[in-house]
Amino acid sequence: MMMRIVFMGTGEIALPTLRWLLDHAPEAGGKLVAVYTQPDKPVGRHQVLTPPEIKVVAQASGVPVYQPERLRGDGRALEELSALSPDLIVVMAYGQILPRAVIALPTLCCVNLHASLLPRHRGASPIQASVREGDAETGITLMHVVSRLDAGPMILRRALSIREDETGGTLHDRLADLGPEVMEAGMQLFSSGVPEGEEQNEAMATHTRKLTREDGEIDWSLSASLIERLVRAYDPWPGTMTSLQLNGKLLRLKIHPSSRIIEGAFGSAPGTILESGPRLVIQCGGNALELCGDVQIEGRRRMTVAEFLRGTHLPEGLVLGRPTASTE
RNA sequence: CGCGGGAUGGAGCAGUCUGGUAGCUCGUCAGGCUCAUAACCUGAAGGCCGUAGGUUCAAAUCCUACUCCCGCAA
Repeated sequence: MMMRIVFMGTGEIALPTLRWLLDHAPEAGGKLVAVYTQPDKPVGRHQVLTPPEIKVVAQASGVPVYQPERLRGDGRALEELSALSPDLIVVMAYGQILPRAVIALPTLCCVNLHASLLPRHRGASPIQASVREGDAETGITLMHVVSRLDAGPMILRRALSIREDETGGTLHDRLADLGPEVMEAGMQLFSSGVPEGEEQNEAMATHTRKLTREDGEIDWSLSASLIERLVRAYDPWPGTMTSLQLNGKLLRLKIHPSSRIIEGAFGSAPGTILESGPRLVIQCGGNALELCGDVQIEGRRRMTVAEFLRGTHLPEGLVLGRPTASTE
């Protein structure tokens, strides 16, 4: 008797796991009967209605796709899901909080793959958080879904060490590739019933909220080491940026990895440009930071610091950041 | 048609409002200086100013359309 599996996911991090289920679920005693993903959304510069990649992949394999706006409180959507009579629901980066009725629906269980080593970094941005906090390692946790977010008993975990030059993007991809391994190990357990999970240590739990563009605004009064990690953690999303007062215009400047900490007390106001050629060095709250990666002024192409400085004369002593923080 | 910025020698930019020798910082090439150098000095090459029309005695500059790039927004 094949386990009937329903997969719920939206984020690209779920793609390898979805592909594994499409290709290997039968060998593991299961059958993917449906995929749930968020509705198509207008995306990009022209606001073109675009389906999540998850949907495209699922449909290409002939698996039915469901895209309810909100599962919570939508009676018809719940009936639809119920009619699929799932034995197992697998959730990964779906983007919706599941109502109790859904959690209780499968005959076996409802599980979630989360991109951290729980109970650390529960919530919406665990990958960025682990780089930002300077964690030595992170991973994927497979756990039971409970009504409290990411708080369910843990079934199994796989760890990855975080590299020196890790960015949110590279870590995202490495964690995504870890998904199938976790899924495969999980399927082994499910084949012999509902695996018992290890309760999370609530005292150790930390939470990460969904990030917005504003989170990428650099506060130059923070330490150089924290800003260095922020630049890596928030690449490519939400990105890090600062403001630049130049020729009477306030410009946005995006900062891409990487950067290097310059030790020493320079004593200038945070955000002050200490050197603007050939290096670009900015005063932080403690120490200073040399920007080594690409930068991008609004409306312009992304370019190296050297290219940027050639065309834009940046006076040393100029202070980056919101003009409200003026020290004059 | 969601809002906005941009396209100028190989790179990054100024010049566009107020039409009238194509400019800056680099790079490249040649020569010089130096024990030496990504340093410095001298010189040179390299541009149908995104494309197509229009206005004008005259268009990088004004008008129209189009193409491509980017920021916001998601």
